[in-house]
Amino acid sequence: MTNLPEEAISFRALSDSCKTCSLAELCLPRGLQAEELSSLDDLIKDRRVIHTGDLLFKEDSENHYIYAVRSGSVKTFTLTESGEEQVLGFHLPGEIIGLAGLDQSIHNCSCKALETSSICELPLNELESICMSIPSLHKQLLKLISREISQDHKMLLLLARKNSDQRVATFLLSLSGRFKLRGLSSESFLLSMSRQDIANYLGLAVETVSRILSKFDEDKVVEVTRRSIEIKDHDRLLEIASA
Amino acid sequence: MTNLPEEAISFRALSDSCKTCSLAELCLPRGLQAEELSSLDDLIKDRRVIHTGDLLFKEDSENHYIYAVRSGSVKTFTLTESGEEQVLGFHLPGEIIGLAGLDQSIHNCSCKALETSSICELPLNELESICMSIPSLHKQLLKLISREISQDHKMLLLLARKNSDQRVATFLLSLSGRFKLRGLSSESFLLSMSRQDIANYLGLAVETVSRILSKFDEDKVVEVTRRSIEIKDHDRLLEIASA
DNA sequence: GTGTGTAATTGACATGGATCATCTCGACTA
DNA sequence: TAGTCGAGATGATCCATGTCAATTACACAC
Repeated sequence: MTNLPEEAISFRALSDSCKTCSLAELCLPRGLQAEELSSLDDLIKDRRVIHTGDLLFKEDSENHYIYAVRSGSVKTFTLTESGEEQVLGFHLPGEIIGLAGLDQSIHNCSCKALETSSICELPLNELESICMSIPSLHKQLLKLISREISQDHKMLLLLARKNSDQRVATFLLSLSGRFKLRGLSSESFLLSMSRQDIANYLGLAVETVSRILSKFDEDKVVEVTRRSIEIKDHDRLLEIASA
Repeated sequence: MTNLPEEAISFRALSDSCKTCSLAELCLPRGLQAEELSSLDDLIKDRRVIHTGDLLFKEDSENHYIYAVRSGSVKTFTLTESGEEQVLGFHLPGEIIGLAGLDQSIHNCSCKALETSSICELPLNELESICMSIPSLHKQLLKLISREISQDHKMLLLLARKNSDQRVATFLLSLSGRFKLRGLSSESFLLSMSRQDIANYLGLAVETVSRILSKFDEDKVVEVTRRSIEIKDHDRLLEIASA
């Protein structure tokens, strides 16, 4: 169930708060040694709670932190020339936001809470100095960035080549996989984002998303009740996503 | 014309080869001091010439370098589940490839020459040790990565929200701007990539790209003669791209 | 010069999604 | 219990773009 590498460090060295923080469990610490981790733990002292619709940070504002979703969920987005929102991604517990801004410049997107969420903040200047003393942390950060870019590439592929059925199926599978990683149910979960956000993210009209979810429901592939999702036929969903 | 910041270092400290290398002029050195640059220059000793259709590197292969296009041009791409190509980007002289792989893992895309091209290779392990001694280089790399991610986000926006006219106009303007940055003509240039590649990159059918270029030509916005492009009405093109 | 192959263009037609309009449902309020 | 409001679902229609087919233009070989 948990996905930690065999050389995973012991978490006893961590403070209680960090023990339960999904960031500590799933993200940065992989491959780090226990004593390195405790200095990381010292670093992550700022935690914030934000509510539905609150901005965590705003595009073009100065960037002083890296953020980790502790609980809840957020979306990142930019604005088009005409001021409409373009959703760039959704972030679930254990996922990190702001890696693109590791150079301490300005945020290249905005971030808004989809529900009440708890967020860990890592001050960039301190992170930098810790990286000096913990080379593996530095490499870990690069790996996370690398993964983020790969993720964007998958999204480019989705938008450039997939039809609407494939897009929605891929989206549901992505959520499913990420919940599974966190030890949560991969077959039954709640969507924290509106149909509007999903449609925007997938480059579709809201009506199209709605219709496709209804169709999946009729076809007994996914049971959809408002924002509750239950994947009934995982294999079929995989077929739809790639076929 | 040239776009260097005022604090730009002198290039006299550089070897001849690096002086003429667009990488040295436009990419890494910004913000570096002259003496730091000469150690960077020592690093970039490997240069390769590749010909149309040659692979520079292959997805999933091990990643030992960062690459800079010295002359010519390349495309990066991944394969879909069904084995079709998805073009992720085109890279012109002075542009860097492989930043996503700074963690020395495996390539997350393939890279192929669109014409005979000269490529500088920077060994990652050596780059890493130089970064230790030159903090500003490290920051510069992070900035380049950050820019790459922003670029991907622009592309997501294009694919999710723009119609075919806007996509093609945006594409031409992007090339134009990048040529200008390099001191080349921004209004008159040759396309090194096929219509097929453009269409694939923009998420359109080849026929659509062809028709739109013909329309731009008829409307006297851009003069198109096979692969030669001459922008006649830059402002109009800007309008089309964003309208 | 002539032939051959590939890239690009152009036309005719089909269709997947967008758009517009209306209706339903559930949450919240009073 | 009714009333209001916003999210979501559903139906009817339209159109931008994809698909298929045919033609043209150029590059290269002989």
